[in-house]
Amino acid sequence: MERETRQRTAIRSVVEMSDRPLSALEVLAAAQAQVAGLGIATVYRNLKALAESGALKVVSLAGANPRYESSRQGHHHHHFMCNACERVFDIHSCPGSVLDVAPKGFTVERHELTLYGRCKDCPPGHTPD
Amino acid sequence: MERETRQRTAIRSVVEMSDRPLSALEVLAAAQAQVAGLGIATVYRNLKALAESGALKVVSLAGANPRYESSRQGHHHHHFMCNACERVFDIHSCPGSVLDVAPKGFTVERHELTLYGRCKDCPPGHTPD
DNA sequence: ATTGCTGCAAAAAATTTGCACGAAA
DNA sequence: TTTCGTGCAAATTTTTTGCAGCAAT
Repeated sequence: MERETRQRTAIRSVVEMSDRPLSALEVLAAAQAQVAGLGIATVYRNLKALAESGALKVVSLAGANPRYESSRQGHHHHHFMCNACERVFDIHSCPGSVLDVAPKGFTVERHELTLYGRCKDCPPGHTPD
Repeated sequence: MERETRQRTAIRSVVEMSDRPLSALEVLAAAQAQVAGLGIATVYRNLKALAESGALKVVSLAGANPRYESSRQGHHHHHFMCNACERVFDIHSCPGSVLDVAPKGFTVERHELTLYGRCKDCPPGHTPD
């Protein structure tokens, strides 16, 4: 990752500017506003490279595609996914050590907590299939 | 799901007999011991049908393919995935209500907690890429 | 004998990779 | 000018679906 291309700059800024973790397709859509013709492969390549460089973090979720967020969201936190609009939001609280209770003989290295429900923009109702 | 076929019986029993949630491929491998020539499509079709009938439950995990477990594992619980052998185990404890803390305006319908680390059979060491 | 179920192969969906060309440095 | 990075298309991976034949009832 040596050159500062227009597409890389766009992709990085989209993630940095967002107030919530974005999926690859969300990044593509937003970045295309700055770089017309941007391809999805370039988005994936850069998201991976930026993640490896530490510039951003991969948010893996149970039952959903990964999202990407600025690594400036430094502290430990978890996520909320809306069952209606599929958007993911940060939750800036963590129950903490209570979570690391595993059976004897098991070593816990990290944990992921995902809440599912309705975000503030989506009225309650049935969950789309 | 009206007929009791050999493949359906095998798939159901493999999941019922297991002491931990299994992936589709783990189910395929185990069920092929009983039904040679069993196809992966049949495994997926039956896992889905059995899940819809309530006979088994889908365990979705952050950063891993879904696993399937007997719905007789009735009570609320969470999971542990080994970073070395990729096997998933049940954790029969849940921090509970502490987890349902979401931002104002958000409604939590359920949550998923996944612990990652080393299971009792895998010696500590580097995580395979 | 019906027709649901299965195996196989093709289709989908998400992500990765090969390649020739364009653009940073 | 050099060669990294991009766009496009083809390849992967995981799961789903179409179809003709087989088997459960």
